[in-house]
Amino acid sequence: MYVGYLLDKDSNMYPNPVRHPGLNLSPQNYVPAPPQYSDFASYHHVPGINSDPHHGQPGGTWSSPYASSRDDWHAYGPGPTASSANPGQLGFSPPDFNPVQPPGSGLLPPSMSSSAPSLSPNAQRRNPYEWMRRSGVPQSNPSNENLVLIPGKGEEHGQGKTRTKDKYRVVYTDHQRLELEKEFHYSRYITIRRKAELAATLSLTERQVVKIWFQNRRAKERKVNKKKMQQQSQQATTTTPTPPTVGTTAGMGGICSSSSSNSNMVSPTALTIKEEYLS
DNA sequence: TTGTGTTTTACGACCTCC
DNA sequence: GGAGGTCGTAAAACACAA
Repeated sequence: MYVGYLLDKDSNMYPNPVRHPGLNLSPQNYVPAPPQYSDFASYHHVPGINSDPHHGQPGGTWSSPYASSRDDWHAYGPGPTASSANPGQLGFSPPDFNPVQPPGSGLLPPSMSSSAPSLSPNAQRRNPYEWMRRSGVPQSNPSNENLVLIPGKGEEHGQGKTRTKDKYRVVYTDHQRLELEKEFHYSRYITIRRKAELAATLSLTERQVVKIWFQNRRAKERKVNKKKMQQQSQQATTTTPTPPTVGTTAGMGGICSSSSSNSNMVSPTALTIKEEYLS
C-alpha cells in the first residue's frame, strides 16, 4: 500500500532534489546512530538474519493473520522502475521479497500506480499517503542527536517536562517510515532480532523502533479499526434493521484471532488498504 | 498569515507474563 | 524485577481553509 504508492511515486514525489537527502542513501550508507540507550550498545548485528523467511524467528506461537509471507509484498513492493529510479533506496530486500510487479497489476488501482494521486472530489484533506510525500521540513537527523531525555517528569512543558534539548520530537524520514511500515505490514509485532536489525538499518534506536513506533502504529491501527467498526455499525443501524453480522471482530481487528487459514479473513491492514484506496 | 484540525513522535502509568 | 504490551496524553509537524 504505502510502499507501492511511495515507490511508484518515487520519480515525481521528490521533485526537489534537496528534499530528502536520506532517501538517496543506500543501506550501506546508513551509519548506525551512536548509542543513546544502553541496550543499543549491546546490539550485535547477526549476519544473514534476512535469510530467514521469518526474521529468524523460531516457528513460534505467533500465527498472526498478518504473518503472510513476504511474497505478499510484491503487491505493495517497489516496481522495477522504482528500484531503478532510486537504487539502493530500500535496505529491505530479503530474497523472498519479490519486488517485481507488473505495472498496473496487483492491488494498486490505476490511479495509484500510474500517476499522481487523484483526490476524490470530496477529499478536502490530503490523501492517506500524503505523509509519504510530505514536504519535508528538513528531516531531522536520523540519529536524533537532538533528543535529550530529561530525567524525571514534570518540570516544564505544561506539566513540566522538557523532553528534548531543542526539539520536542523528530520527524522520521520517508525511508525510515517506509521500512517501518513494511515491517509492520509483515508483522505487527517485531522480534528482538529484527528490531535490532531494523534499528541499525534505519539509524534509529531500538526504543524508537519498538517502544515508540510499533506501539504507536498499532494504536493507530486500532483507532482506525475502531472507527471503521463504528461506521459499519452506524450504517447497519441506519440502512437495515437486520441483525448484526456474525463474527465481528472488535478492536484489535483480528490480531488475537485464531490462526486458522481463513481465507475470508481480512487483516486490518488489508482493510486499511482497501479503505485508503477507495478514498 | 493565521487559525484549526489531523497526524506523528514520545512519554508515563499501569498491566501481564516469565 | 525486567521486558514488552496497551492506554492516555502532550506537543511538534503538517495540511488546508479562510
